[in-house]
Amino acid sequence: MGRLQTFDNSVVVQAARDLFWDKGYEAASLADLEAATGLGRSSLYHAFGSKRGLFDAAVTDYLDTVIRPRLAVLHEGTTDATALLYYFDALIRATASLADGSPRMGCLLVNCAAGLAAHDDPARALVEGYRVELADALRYALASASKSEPSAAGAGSVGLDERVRTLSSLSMSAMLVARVNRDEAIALLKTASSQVRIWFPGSPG
Amino acid sequence: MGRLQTFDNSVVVQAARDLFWDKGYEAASLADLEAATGLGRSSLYHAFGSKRGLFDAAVTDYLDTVIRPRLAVLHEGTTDATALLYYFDALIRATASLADGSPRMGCLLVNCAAGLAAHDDPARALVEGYRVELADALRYALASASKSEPSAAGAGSVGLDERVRTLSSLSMSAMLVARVNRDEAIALLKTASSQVRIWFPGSPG
DNA sequence: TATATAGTAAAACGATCGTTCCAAAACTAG
DNA sequence: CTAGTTTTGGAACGATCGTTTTACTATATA
Repeated sequence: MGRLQTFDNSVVVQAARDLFWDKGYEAASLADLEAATGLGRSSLYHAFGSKRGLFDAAVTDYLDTVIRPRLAVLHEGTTDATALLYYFDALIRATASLADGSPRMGCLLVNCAAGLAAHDDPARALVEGYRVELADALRYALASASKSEPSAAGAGSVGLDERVRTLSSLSMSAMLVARVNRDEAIALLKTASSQVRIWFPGSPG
Repeated sequence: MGRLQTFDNSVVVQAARDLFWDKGYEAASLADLEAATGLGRSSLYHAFGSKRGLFDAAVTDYLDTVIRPRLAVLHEGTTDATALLYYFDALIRATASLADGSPRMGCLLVNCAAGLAAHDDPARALVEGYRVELADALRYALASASKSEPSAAGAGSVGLDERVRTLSSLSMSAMLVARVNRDEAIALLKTASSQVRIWFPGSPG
């Protein structure tokens, strides 16, 4: 063994993650990454192999520390719409409380969908995986809430898959719009919330 | 007077537009633009001043030849939901009929929202303008359809603004998802269509 | 303490970026 | 046909890109 690393990997990855989140993969230069992490490129390349390697680590961290904790509440086994309402409320509060020029506006992977994923297959798979994970979590929570309110599935009303798509859509477009008009992003999330309350009128709040 | 331009400006702009549409502003290089338009960079700079100038011309063309013709059907004064259904059907057919690697997948401005618009104020204004134009057109068509079906505005149902946001959201996220999963993008648009039919059960089709 | 090993700093690399410049070619107007 | 003006081809510019190399420092092991 020789000299030991003087920095904490996860701290560096999170600094890089916020930079990618803010500027996107291509626009975040090595010089930017050096400044954001406080490391020289020697250290970055030694630890992560390439810019793409660092980006992959950043995305993994993003999923583990940002996305999945959010989606976890949808899997808590409530039999009403509480979980759904809680999910959108958390998203609203997160969006509303962010400083105006915060790097953490919107969603790292939504930004990827329009950028990298256009011509990079691994990135496309990443984004599609995220989309499926979001849809599955919403579907689970919607199905759970429907059990206690079977009337909601009656004729003339919208089906489960379409509810999933409506809420997925509102979530994703809110993340997209957040970079351009924060108030409208919040309004989109509130629309999701009130749609849930209309589908499940017996729900609290 | 001296030598005359040998190329048609609008043909060149549309070639550039498709390239920007496909790869985004930053990833489309001058070399790419030369190849796509068939012009040397002298001619491009002489005619458009800069890469950004060419991009602005491309966006203007995009709005005039792609977006506004689509939105126009929403302003045709029907008193039922026909216009809305026609709008989403056209979007579905356009998305479904595109070749697999077509450069015209998704929406040029939706891609901008996640890329350029993050830190470029003029681009942000462009994207926000597009969003407002889409929302206004949907609002007009929804209000028109509601006149012949006032029951749709009854208590316990979703309000006009929330309907606008739901349909805007499905449109935008379909354009976003189109670059990653075309079938799901179509499913999102079909969800919009069937949501319209549920809100306005008296509509044809 | 000597040695092997691993981390760090800084410079340099070739490639590519958007832009500019210059001169030759092409055409209109007189 | 000439003079004058504009377009075009192509080389060159400086800046910046991600990556690699080189040399040096620090430290765990023996």
